[in-house]
Amino acid sequence: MSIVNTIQQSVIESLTGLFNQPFTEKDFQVNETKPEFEGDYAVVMFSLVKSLKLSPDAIGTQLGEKLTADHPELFTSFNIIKGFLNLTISDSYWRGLLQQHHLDICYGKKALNGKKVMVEYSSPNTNKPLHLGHLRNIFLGWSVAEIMKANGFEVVKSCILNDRGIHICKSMIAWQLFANGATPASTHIKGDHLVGDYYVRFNDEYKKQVAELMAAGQTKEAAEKEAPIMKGTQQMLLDWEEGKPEVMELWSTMNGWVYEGFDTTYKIIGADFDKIYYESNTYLLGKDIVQQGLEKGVFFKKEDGSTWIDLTADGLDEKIVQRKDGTSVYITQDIGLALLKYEQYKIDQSIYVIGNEQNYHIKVLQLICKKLGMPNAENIYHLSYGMVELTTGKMKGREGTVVDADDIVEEMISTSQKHTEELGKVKDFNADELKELYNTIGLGAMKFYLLRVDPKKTMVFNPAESIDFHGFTGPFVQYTHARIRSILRKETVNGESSMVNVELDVTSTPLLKLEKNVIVLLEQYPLALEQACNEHNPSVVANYVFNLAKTFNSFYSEHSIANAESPEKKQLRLQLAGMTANT
RNA sequence: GGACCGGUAGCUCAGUUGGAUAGAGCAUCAGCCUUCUAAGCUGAGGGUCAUUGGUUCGAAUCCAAUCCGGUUCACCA
Repeated sequence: MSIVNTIQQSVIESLTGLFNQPFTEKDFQVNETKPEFEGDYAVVMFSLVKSLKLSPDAIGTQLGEKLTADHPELFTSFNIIKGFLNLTISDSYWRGLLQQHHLDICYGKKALNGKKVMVEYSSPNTNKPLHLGHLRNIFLGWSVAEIMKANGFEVVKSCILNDRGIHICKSMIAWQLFANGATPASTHIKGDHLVGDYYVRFNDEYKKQVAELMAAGQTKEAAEKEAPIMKGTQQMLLDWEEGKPEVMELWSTMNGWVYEGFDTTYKIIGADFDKIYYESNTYLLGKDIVQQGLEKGVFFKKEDGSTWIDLTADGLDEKIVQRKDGTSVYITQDIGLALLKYEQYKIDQSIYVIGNEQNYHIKVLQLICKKLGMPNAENIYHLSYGMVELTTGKMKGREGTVVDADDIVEEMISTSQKHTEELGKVKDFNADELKELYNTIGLGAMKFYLLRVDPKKTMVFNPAESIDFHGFTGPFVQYTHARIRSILRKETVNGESSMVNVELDVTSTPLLKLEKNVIVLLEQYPLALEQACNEHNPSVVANYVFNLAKTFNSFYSEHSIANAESPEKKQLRLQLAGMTANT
């Protein structure tokens, strides 16, 4: 039972004893006492005033006296300020709680609840490398998946690769025309970047050809249609759809390069997937569904033969689900994939991590699924997130203002290395440990930076600021839930408990203050996880982590300066900083 | 124009089911290094919580209206 629950129960007991009527935890509120007042937790009296017909202070005095009398092991004193009953918790109770958390192997984790969730995230195109926006997507998706896991869900992390279509053909044709057979191996360029370079090359060439045709007297519209490279691209798409061998071979070769590049990036940033869907396999899905929908009367055909759904009754528009030539559109594929996911995994909830520019699209998707009577329609959840903008404005591919994911990752890691080396406190680390340390700090800072903002909000990325490691937070951002547990678990690993060391060492007030702050934060941790799980919002956990880091940091910087450091304390400090002590 | 989302310190953002004098980091200013964490600490300044009205013991938080900003409303994906 958490400390707040314990206090609630005691208050209910005491109130019942005092006033001879039943109470529930909803009749009053227990908050943390603000630091400027004396006490640890505050019971808010106002809500009791009406039913008891007494002044807040009168209730507070009676309640405070009864609580301290009935539970001397829990409450040592109380005071009343403006209707708030502040209670001071005994030191021994704090220590007991810390010990209890410390001994709980499953701290912060819930038992399996038998429910299965799929989280689809990242979902890139295979014609260019990942950028900063993908990183926000990936960190959100991955974190939500891990938070769901900690809350007892079985989680399938999935990804749909948009590996076909006209945009893929663009980089293919540019490669054919200009690459002279260049490969990642021959150029030492990461595969996704190499392919991305030819996508850029396509656009340059296309622009050039359009300009030439316009100079020759064509209208802009005609020039855009007639440009040879565009015609070639369209032909290539047709060839691909027919399965022409040399096109298929080029396609799979180039996609292979991209996948290799993506995998490298995913590995560095710690993203992983349980199931990969390929659009080239799924884009034909949904055709049967269109037929069924027509029979059910959910869809209707227009004179030209295209198939539509009328959503005006739901406040939306008419939406096409199949072209007049019988090919399926984006939304049709998505309906098919939604059903496929359900049939393959029997998932209870399907989470889509997709940017907020697709809010309308997902709304339509869900509505169509519902109208078709699909079993999973209600359980589609769109984890919508805002764009990442730069201080100079929006990221625009054509203007070259896109922040490349690999670049920023590398920059964060090398900055963390630079800072750490300047401080020269890693003499005992071997090469592998150093590498891990720099990665942890650099990536931790970046993850925190991108996750601390409410997902649905547009956020601004300031390179200087993120590299500043957000003040002191950098070294501590690795306090993800898993990390906190492993820190608390050091006992079983090393045979000696860091937290027990603290406890045995406690003689001074600052240490006790640290303990209280840590316990309060640890107490909030499962709640933060649960809230983050319910709202699919990892920023809750990120902010929790931030507070915990701050607590640790302010304490250890203060005391490492003021006091000589014992070997035990050094060990503990290093553990808390997430570093491996080599002593 | 319709739909959805946002507006909190100079900047970037927090702010639990409505609770005490609205917080943090960065930036600014004033202090703190005879080096075992200055990636830091102590302190200060900085706010009409977009505006107005409502709900009540009590509103940044809930409701309504208005203003400003963003996204979206394709036989693109």
